[in-house]
Amino acid sequence: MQPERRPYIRDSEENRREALIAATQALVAEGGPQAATVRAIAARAGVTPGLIRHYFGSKDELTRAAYTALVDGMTDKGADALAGVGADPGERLAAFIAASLRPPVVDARAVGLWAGYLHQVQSDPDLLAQHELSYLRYRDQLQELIAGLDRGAPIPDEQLRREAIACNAVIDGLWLEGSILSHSFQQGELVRIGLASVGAILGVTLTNYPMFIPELSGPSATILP
Amino acid sequence: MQPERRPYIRDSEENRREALIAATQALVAEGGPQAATVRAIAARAGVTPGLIRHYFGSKDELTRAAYTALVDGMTDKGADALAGVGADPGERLAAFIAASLRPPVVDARAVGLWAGYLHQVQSDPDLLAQHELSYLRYRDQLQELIAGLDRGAPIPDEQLRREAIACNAVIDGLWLEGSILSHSFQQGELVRIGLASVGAILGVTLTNYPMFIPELSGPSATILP
DNA sequence: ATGGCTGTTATACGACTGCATAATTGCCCG
DNA sequence: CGGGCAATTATGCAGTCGTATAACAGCCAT
Repeated sequence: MQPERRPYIRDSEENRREALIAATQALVAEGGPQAATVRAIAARAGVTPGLIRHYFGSKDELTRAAYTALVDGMTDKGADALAGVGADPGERLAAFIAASLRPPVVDARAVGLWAGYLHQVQSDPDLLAQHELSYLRYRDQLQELIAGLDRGAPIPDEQLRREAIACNAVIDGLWLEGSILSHSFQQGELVRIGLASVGAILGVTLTNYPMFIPELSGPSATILP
Repeated sequence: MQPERRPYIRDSEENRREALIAATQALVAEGGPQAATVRAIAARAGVTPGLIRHYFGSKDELTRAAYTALVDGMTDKGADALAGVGADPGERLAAFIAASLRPPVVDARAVGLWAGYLHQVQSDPDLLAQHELSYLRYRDQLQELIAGLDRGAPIPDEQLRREAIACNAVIDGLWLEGSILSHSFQQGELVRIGLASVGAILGVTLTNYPMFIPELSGPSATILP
């Protein structure tokens, strides 16, 4: 009675790559880079370790692909938040901020994933360039929304840049601690503080869009697999 | 010609523990948790791996000690920033913020160290409690400084809490991106933006304390070993 | 000076890591 | 319905991980 060879079904290259990337992200998010071993990744993706080499050549390349997928996904979600809202500049800015300050963006696993990649980002010039691109893209979206506001006098570009940096920082900071210490903040508190702070920095009122206070609905989805 | 046994000198328990903790932090900061192996730690501390077990029982315990030392050190530096300044509330707040937004606090290795520990913090309730304590201590310092400002009408406690959360978030966010993408910001830009933003959130002026704009001095020290 | 305590080093072990290569088998095409 | 290619699995290997234990040696007490 020899141990039987594991049965399997063939799948498309796209599916396999996606499954491996998703498994990698999930493991890094939960246990850090050291938890994302080739064996653990393969097990979660439902395959054997050899496939990683087959589709990505090396674990390192899979890691890079997973990071690329991460930053691309984060960019998309910003645009998604603007899809359903109207044309009022203040409302659009408020929607953008609110989307960044509640689940699934605010999520302990998302921060874990981000932190897990930090060292690789710092040591790999290629990944660092991707990070910078992603950061600037997000900030530029923010700056464009800010520029669209009606604030009487026209705003110089240099001031717009500083405002975007500041607003981005508020959102980042709230996202960070809100994700790690989620129990320390009440429902909707992050969104309310974020809208009030950005409004104060820009000299406008953003808190009169009550539709952005999160409703007490059921558990939300996560952006992570 | 047998390989000779390595010569050594005895040292105090305190020195050895400090050296091992410093080596651990340096390695985590530079290469993440996976770089902090017992052999690498011992090599950097100038001893052999056995000493880790001798002084800390296990690598895990050393890791915890290193994290404790980190958060304790970060708490202290906040108070240090307030040591040299006068009694003017606005000046004290500005000094506190400025100290958090320039080296040695703003430093790629510091962020790396912080991120390297994130997963252990999330999975270890003991470390999570330490993180929360440290975060709240910093935020309470901030809130106290804010409460000390002279802003006409008295401020309700609940509003003070929200203001402290928001100001803390700005500082965190600027610290984060300023450390990772230091080349994207000009000298003193972070401090200037931080002071302006916090001032806007609180409705006061903090940018008229020019002594907090970093002078163009030589390379600064780091908080890391 | 010299025993002896203990701080320190040396060595060994099992588990796990990423990777390379060989062996299989599911499935498309004829 | 069966040949054959490629997707997938299985196996093996050298290196490194953390830890346990034994051997050594620096330094204090006498």
